[in-house]
Amino acid sequence: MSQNQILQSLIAENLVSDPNGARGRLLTEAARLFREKGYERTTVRDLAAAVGIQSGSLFHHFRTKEEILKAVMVETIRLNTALMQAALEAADSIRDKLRGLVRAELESINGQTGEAMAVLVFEWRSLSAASQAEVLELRDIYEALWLEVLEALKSEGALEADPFVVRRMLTGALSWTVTWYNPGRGGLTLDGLTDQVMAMMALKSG
Amino acid sequence: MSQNQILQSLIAENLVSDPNGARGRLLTEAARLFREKGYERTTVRDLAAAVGIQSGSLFHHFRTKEEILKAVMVETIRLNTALMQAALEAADSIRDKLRGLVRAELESINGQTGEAMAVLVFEWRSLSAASQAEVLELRDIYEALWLEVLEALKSEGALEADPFVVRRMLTGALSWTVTWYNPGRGGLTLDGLTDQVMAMMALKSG
Amino acid sequence: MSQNQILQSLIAENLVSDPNGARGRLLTEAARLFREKGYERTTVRDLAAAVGIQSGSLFHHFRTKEEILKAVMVETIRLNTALMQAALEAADSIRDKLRGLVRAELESINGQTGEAMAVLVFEWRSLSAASQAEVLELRDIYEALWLEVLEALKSEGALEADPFVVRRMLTGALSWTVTWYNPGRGGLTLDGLTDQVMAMMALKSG
Amino acid sequence: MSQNQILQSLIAENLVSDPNGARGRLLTEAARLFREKGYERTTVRDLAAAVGIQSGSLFHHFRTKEEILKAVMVETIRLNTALMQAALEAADSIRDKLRGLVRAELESINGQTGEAMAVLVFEWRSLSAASQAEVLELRDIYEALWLEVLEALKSEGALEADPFVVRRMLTGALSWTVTWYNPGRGGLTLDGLTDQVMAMMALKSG
DNA sequence: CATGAATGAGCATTCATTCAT
DNA sequence: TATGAATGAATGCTCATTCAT
Repeated sequence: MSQNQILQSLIAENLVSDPNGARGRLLTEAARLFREKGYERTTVRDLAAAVGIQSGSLFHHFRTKEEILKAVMVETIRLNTALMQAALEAADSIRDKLRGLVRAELESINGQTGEAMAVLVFEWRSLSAASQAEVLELRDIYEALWLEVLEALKSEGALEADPFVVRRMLTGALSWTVTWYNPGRGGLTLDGLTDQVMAMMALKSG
Repeated sequence: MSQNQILQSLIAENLVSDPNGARGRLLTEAARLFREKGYERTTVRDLAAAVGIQSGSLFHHFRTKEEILKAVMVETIRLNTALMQAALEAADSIRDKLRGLVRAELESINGQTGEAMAVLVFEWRSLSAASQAEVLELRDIYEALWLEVLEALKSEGALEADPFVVRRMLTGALSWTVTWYNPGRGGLTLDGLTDQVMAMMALKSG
Repeated sequence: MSQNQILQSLIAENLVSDPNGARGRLLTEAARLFREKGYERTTVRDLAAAVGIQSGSLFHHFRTKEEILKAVMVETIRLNTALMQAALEAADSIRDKLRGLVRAELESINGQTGEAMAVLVFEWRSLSAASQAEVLELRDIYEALWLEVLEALKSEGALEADPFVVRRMLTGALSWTVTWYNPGRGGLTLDGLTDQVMAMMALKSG
Repeated sequence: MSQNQILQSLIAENLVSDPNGARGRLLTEAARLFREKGYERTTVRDLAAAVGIQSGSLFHHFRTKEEILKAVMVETIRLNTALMQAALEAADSIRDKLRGLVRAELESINGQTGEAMAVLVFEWRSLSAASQAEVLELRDIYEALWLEVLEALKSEGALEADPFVVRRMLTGALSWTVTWYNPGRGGLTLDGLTDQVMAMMALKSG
């Protein structure tokens, strides 16, 4: 299944919003603004203006501003979990599965959903405790995919460090690329960056 | 020189505030609150209450709330730069120098200055452009220490990946420990965590 | 055209606010309060209370408190310029034109717009430099009406002193009436006061 | 008696402060600042800085900020009353007495005490009701000098208008010179300006 | 007398949210 | 659904005044 097919099926199941619909466009703009200015510094007027409506009208789509933040996070995790699962299915060896996960996470961070992923990291504290719990449940599914692969790798003897620790190191390292990696400029492609990560871990896919 | 001696000499040079003085105590509490609630959600009334003064009195020490954020960042970088330089001087081999830097950064992130380090990462956008420029100058000095060591390591053939990319990966990975590593609980000590990082890079100090 | 017709046409052209509308009522109350207590001592809460809304709601009509001050001044000058032009058109001789101007200015100072005129004089320094420049442009039009008449009077030989100086003396003398003249009490009507001014200048209209 | 002799005798009687003493210098600076920025916009820190002390130290000289405003006004009226009396004594004819008063008031407004005189007019509302009453008593003495002369002039037939009204017109006209008259620039001297005022009233001193 | 840190009430302004139209 | 005026609590900041040193 292509990335687009995955997106379409999630839309069909009503798990993520159609990016062309009113709700989807708002979430896209919200991710952009939350990342650019931060959740607190983004006003509902900013959000409304970004999609060409009045601020009062926002509240027909979302009950509160925080609900918008939660929706950005939830839909992003849902989409990326599905993309990761597809990446795993497409790979044969364990090393290739790890490479697939790294590649998919780098793409989620630096591609279309990059802004939403950055929001997930940097605006976490702006989410109420109740919403955090909801989002964490979804995150657990996502994280389980990583741990399975890393544990298999350790069993194979290809990984020396603790899988749990490695995953957390990778989370930090990969998230951080958003602050410096620019897919447009410079010679480094996403595949090249993936190679660097594997090399750093002495895990060249060969 | 011990860590405490380094701190004392920075205080003497007026480069960081005495943690026992009024200003220093405010910065400590500010770092804690900014990390806990975020800069925007922390009010000047919160800050004042945390050190037992009235909100108006804050403005005898700092002209604006943002100046407090800047001071938290500036003093933290100054202190950690000095600690890194000491760690480098204490190490002999290049591998040990890298280990020293990793160890020092993990300590800065998970020890006394941990809250301030987290603020440096997570509240960066709340700093005005002018203040960002000032802080970036100090960051450059700090980062240069890392790049020198990583480049030396690459010359030695002990490092395959690009030093610049590796430093950025490490920045993300080490910063992220603040979200999951707990020096008190669990069996993992800071030295153990340092070992894990070195192992992940296939760089055991031996 | 009656005074009321002039006002109506300015409202229609959107040059002054309808005194019965929300904005107009606020400006009327603002003029009263600014004159009574001064601009600085008048809080936005005072202004809001005077028209029966909450202080936050003020900022739907005006972006800043200063914008209210500017609007009071601008609308007053616009109205009085129009009234002066009408007074000039209604008079035949040059002496009668001067009498018309004096009468109109006394009326603007001691009548309906009296409070706003006093604000124009006494709160001038509270206006930002940028707003002052805007208001001064309008004032120039207004002042040109006076100078034309005074210069014509000098050409006729009916005025000995310098028109420019005379206008400034009159500005001060007439503005000052607001501090002592009370149209209700005492026998002095506005026409009587106008006579006194003309008499003082040895310019009886006969 | 020269102007300076009058000042010296007032200082000796403790009715005005020595301009070279600490209190006198503060009042001079206060008059300047109050006129420049307005009473409300002038902070006690501004006042203290202007005379090179700390803001807390001001309160050893004056109990409140308002007391400074009152002192500026009171001392100015005292001085100018004395100067007016001297001007009256020096003149022979009633016309010359009026000329003396006009000349003296123009000098008070545009000379050394100009700033304080402007404060008297433009900051009146910032004075508490209690202080206003005190200052008004002094003003009455001052105003009585004018009314005597104007009434004598009317008895002589040299003045047609009501003395009370004329005095008020003159108050406004002369006060207003502070906004436009510049003794340094332009050809108009204070004597020339006095002539203009007398001419405007058809009261040339001859 | 002078200092300067501290006070605490007050200020203009912001902003998520509501609701009559 | 959409509007936009209104709300009202909250915010960062100011400033005259106090007082221990």
